[in-house]
Amino acid sequence: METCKSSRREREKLRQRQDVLDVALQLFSDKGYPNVSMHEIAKEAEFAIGTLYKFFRNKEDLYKALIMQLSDRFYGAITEVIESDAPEIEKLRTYVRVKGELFRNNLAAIRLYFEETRGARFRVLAGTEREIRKRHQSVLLSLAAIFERGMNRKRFRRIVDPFHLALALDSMANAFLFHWIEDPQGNPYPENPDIILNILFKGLIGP
Amino acid sequence: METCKSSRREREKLRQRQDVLDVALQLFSDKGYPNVSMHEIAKEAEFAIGTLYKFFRNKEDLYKALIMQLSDRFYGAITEVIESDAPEIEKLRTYVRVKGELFRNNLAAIRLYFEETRGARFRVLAGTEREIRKRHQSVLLSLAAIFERGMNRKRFRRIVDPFHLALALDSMANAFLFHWIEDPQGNPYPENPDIILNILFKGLIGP
Amino acid sequence: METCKSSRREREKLRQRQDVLDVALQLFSDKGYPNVSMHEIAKEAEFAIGTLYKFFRNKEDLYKALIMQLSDRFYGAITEVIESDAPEIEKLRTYVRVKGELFRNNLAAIRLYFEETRGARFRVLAGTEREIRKRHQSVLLSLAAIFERGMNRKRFRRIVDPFHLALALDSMANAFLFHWIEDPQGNPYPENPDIILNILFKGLIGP
Amino acid sequence: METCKSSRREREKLRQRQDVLDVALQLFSDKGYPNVSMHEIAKEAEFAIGTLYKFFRNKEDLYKALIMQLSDRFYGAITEVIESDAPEIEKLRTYVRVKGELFRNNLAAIRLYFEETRGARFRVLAGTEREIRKRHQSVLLSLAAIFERGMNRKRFRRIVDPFHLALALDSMANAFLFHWIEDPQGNPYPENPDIILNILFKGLIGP
DNA sequence: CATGAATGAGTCTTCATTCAT
DNA sequence: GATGAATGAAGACTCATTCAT
Repeated sequence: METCKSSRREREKLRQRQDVLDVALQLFSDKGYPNVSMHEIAKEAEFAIGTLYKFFRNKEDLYKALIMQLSDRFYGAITEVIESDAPEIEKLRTYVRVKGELFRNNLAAIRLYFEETRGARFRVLAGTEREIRKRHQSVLLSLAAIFERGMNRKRFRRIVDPFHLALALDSMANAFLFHWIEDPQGNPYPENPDIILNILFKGLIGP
Repeated sequence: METCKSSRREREKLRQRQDVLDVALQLFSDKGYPNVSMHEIAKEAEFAIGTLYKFFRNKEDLYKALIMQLSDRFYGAITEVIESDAPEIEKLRTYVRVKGELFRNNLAAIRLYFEETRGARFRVLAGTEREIRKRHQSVLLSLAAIFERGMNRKRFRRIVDPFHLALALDSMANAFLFHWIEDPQGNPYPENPDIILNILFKGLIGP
Repeated sequence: METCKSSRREREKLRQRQDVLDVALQLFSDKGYPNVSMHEIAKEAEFAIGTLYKFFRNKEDLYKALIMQLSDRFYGAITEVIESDAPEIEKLRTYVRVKGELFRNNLAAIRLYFEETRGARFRVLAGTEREIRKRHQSVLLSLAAIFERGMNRKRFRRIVDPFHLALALDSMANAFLFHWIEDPQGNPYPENPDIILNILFKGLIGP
Repeated sequence: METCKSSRREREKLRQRQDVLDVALQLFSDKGYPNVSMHEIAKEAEFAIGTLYKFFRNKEDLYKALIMQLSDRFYGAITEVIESDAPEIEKLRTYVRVKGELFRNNLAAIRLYFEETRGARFRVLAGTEREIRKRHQSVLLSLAAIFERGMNRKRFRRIVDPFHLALALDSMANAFLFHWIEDPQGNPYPENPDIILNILFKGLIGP
């Protein structure tokens, strides 16, 4: 009974913490980290300001927790794809498709996440930033390994450095997705991952 | 004489304004927009705080002016390349090379610029943002036109939508350059633009 | 049986209340009243925060109770000495000795007590302060009476107003003790009460 | 002219700073350091809150500056007396009289000062506290030297350790003055310094 | 009856902006 | 026209206290 009670409490607390994170995600994504006050988050999440500080030591902490949670989610989904034992081409196709789905289903999160990843959020993310870069690097290396294996198995022509291919694939996927966000009609990416892969797979010049 | 005097005044004033912008660029890039105070800019630029407000209506205004000036510089250089009448392949190669040079020679500006362009500095840039996106879109369209013409002239195989190729080229250039910033040894891009073009030009699969 | 049970409860409750006071004394003395939170006291005393508010209406109340308890203890010990029927000189000597022992054995309490008595802890002690001053005054009057009686019995020369002597003795004892706290080597007071009495008893000038 | 202007500015600023210190002294003395907000000081001194932070880096800084200023004033006046070349007895008499005048003319300051000196103001005064104790110790040593010299010159009987006499004199003066503050009628000290000296000078027992 | 999660008033502090000199 | 002292709104965070469980 004790356990049950404490467990319910625990679950309840986690749920509330998540509520705060959800609200914070939306606000940070809409208005930017410095333009959102703790009071605003508290009000929107329907908690007293003091309660926020039960969940997170300070504003920065809340932000870091949010970013790391998003990173966990994205990195987890991507890693799952990459580590499957599908054939190389299939893996790449799935990678692009899953990435597209992540974008479509987590728009606010994506905006915030890339603001953090690309545009240096200064002083806010010491520590977290390193971890995120490490994960991104690890994804790139995994992609490079896929290309490498594909080359070894004569599935791909060994034309370019595999790591460069990884970098190219990743950046193209991002760019197509950002473009799709701005102009969903003009860019059918998330529906059709092959658009991106075609660019990589078929050479432009001859034969 | 009046004109001459006022003109000298005018020039003087513009020079001072530019001094402020230069200082602001460095500070914003180093510490991030919200972490730089108007006092800090004034002190670093050796102006009285009040004088800053003669040049710019407020902090946001100064920021927008800075971003637009950077955009002018980059957009100008890129446009020049694109609108030359060199052969298509040469144009693309020059585009990639010039972009690389812009990165190498304007690191602070680039960091700030991309923080703004990608990681949306929210609410800060209403208005300016639209103009910048328009310019970016225009560059993409020009690139697409180059691909299109190249296809018409049978220089390129008509495999992918030209606009998608433009998007791909642009994003790959950015990604390689960012990667080069983080790890200058591991990525020879700005020295050798062909790395990027190769990915696009030679197909991976196929004879 | 009811009485017995309720009495046990009562005793238990008093013991717990005392536990809280003991913890509070240590914390207040170590860190100062405003730097100790009710949560800290509760945690240290191993009670729920709500339970504290069963014992004391609020933080100020707890503080007042603590100060009054210390006052009771000190005042009680001092009064006992003063009201004994020893000879005057012996009484004064015992007074000084007992005061020294109180200091030595209740350092934390003494620090807190004097912070309150001398350096007025403003607004915190309305009401309590009056009572404490009354007690202090009463001790001074008793000491004065001892001097007075000593004079009547020709044990002391009637040179100075007895109340002034009381004031002098009390303040000297305090000063020597505070000095001893700061520099236990340089001041042998608590070991040797006569140091203080000598100053009072033997004149510097003459006969 | 430049110099004149800047000097006037300088003087003006110092006067304003002093205004703030005066207001702060009164408020801190009346209500205690933690019970006075920066807003309250600002309002009372008729400055905007931001202006306070031009004069003092933070609340603690303002407090330290205040305490040190008081210390300077008191310590200066006392030192002047002690270092004069009057006869020993005269010096001691002047010391007691000047101390009395300081109390009478600086009641608020005295309350605050002793709150700081005696009742440990925790964490607020790191650094400043050491300096103040040093000064107090130096005064005691000077007084002890006066007693010592008086003994050498056979003005005083060598009955007690001179430093102990210094401690005694200082503490008695404080005690009489505090008593006078509480009950100005019952204690004529500041009018008649000899009351205190008599206790020290004429032995109670003897001749 | 004990508990401790939740509350929110109140604190210190920063900094964009103004305006008298 | 330049200056920089003065302003005060707004934000992060603490902690005494309450009350539903």
